[in-house]
Amino acid sequence: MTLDTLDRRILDLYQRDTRVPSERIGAAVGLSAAAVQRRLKRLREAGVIVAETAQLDCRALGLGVTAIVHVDLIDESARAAHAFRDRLVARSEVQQCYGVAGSIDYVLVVIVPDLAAYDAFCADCLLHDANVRSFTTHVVLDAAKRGGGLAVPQA
Amino acid sequence: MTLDTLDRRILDLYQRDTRVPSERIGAAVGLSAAAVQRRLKRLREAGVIVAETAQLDCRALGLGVTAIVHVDLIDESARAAHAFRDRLVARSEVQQCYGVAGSIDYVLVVIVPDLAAYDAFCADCLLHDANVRSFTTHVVLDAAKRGGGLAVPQA
DNA sequence: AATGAAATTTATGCCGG
DNA sequence: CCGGCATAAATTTCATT
Repeated sequence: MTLDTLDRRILDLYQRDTRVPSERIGAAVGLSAAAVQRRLKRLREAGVIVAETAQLDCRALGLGVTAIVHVDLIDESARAAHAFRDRLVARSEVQQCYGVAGSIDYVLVVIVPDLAAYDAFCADCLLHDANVRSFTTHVVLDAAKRGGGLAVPQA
Repeated sequence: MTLDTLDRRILDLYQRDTRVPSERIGAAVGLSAAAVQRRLKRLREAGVIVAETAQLDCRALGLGVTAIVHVDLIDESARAAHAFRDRLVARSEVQQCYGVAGSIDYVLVVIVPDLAAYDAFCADCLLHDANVRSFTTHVVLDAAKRGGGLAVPQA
């Protein structure tokens, strides 16, 4: 799918706040509300818009601990790595999961109520896994930016 | 602010897809559509719902490179760390920024069109900064989960 | 504090250009 | 592919319990 400049400008506005009316977006980009909606629909169907979600305040929900976890695997073959990944992605505590190049194999963002829950998560998913060589935990002290929008290239 | 079981169940549904009608949420939790909306409004005003955003497909936008960057600072004092953090958070390439405990000081998720843009970002924000002792880049090969919802505790 | 209905706003579908 | 209008749906407000 090809995105024109209008699509990009719409996305740039829309991604930050999905509640802004199409009419306002249209006014900003020089299009009618109907045209904006047509494009948003197309962008959803094409998978450019992956999801429309709400970002919640972890603290208010009693999710007091965020940890960034580095995992080093023993067997890094595709089969073994995918098995590991699929198990982690299925866990609700794992908010993000990235397979990376370099000295480590996976980076996770884990969000849990407290350290006891984090401990339980590690026991379940990491300590218990024969393919995990080692892992390192970095407890987040200051979540300065949790899910900023993307820098939509206007080119 | 205090969240009851109904609030938590509403949030659990709503955070994954903000486009599901309040009537359907109400049917799921045993409330009228109006009651669901009143609660959502309260949750927004209280800051429990931080933002309502769209998740976009990086590839489709031409954002082909995601990197996880570890930064080690020289001066970790609050003043110096905040200065560093504030500068980074203001950059649109920095999608996430966490101050962490442990052997490193900050973890960033940086999303850019290509490696040239990543190089430019590093030059601007990291190499150029006298307070950055060192940094390590982990290029993401497989973004298995980019922004999963939270595991809303139903307690 | 929730419900139901009315009023407003927002989104969707269709048609002519 | 756009704009405008008609229709439908969703959200907000208000009165009531």
